[in-house]
Amino acid sequence: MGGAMGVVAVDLPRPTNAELGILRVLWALGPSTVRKVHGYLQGEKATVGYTTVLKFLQIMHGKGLVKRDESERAHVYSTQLSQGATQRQLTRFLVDNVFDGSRSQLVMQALGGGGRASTEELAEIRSLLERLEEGHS
Amino acid sequence: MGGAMGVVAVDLPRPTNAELGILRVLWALGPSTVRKVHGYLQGEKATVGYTTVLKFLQIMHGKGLVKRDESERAHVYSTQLSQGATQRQLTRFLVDNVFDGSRSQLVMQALGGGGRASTEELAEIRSLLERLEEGHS
DNA sequence: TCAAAACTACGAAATATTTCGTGGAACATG
DNA sequence: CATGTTCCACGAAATATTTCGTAGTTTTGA
Repeated sequence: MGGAMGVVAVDLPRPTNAELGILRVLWALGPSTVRKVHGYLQGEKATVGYTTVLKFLQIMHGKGLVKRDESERAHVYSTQLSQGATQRQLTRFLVDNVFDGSRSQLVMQALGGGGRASTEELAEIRSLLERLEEGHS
Repeated sequence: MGGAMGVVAVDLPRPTNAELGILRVLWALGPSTVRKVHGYLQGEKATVGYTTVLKFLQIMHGKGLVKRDESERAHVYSTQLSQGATQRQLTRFLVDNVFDGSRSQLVMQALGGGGRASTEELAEIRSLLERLEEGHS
């Protein structure tokens, strides 16, 4: 069987773990060849084969997660969605499915949760908060 | 092949989509029998078979995601991790893998992102922010 | 009492994910 | 030009996910 439905409502299919790993590199490097992506991954912790990265990029291209420029022999891949768009999508997913739809719960988790917020971050957040509050008088 | 490594660094294995769907119900209802969980799911959008829910709970029990009380014929399942703990875990995952490790980016996304924040939420957030700022003077 | 209903355990099928290895074409260069 | 290097396309294997159906065992209730 293995239907397409799903117990959790999901609008856009979330990128998988490995796909996120590739997207991260593409966001960091911008449009890149397979070799570039592979090289970047080497510098980190993961040990992944060249063809593994190639295959992922091909699959992701098939899924529409990345575009590619085939004008040169070494194809150049780039993300279809910006990092911001993906952040929006996944933040929404988290809010909807783990925080009972409460945005502020997520914010409070991110603000207070375990991690100590730096003074600069607090200032940054406050200024954003002020700005948001303005449109709410 | 299909190793356990992974291109993305993941400490705890994230619950899958369907698993999240079950956990949500368990968080909402508290300790429940399979039938309770199944019934709750019916009331929503999903159409899932009884044995599907049963199987999930069994698998999740095997993975240690849920505990179960077998003292009665109808086993009673409950989450191993609280909703809060899961929120913490997944928020961290999101921050680490999609927000370049920036907590405040996530907060700003959640605050400003597309969604209109209600006045009450803003007030709630502000008060939390104040409290956090106190410990930072 | 004895069939219908409720439960659990298993097995298994359809996909999806993750990872490479091979093979063949294109290219660089000694 | 011979040959090693670089690239892409495929195929395929090992798992993981998602969904049920069947079987066999209690319980319930007319």
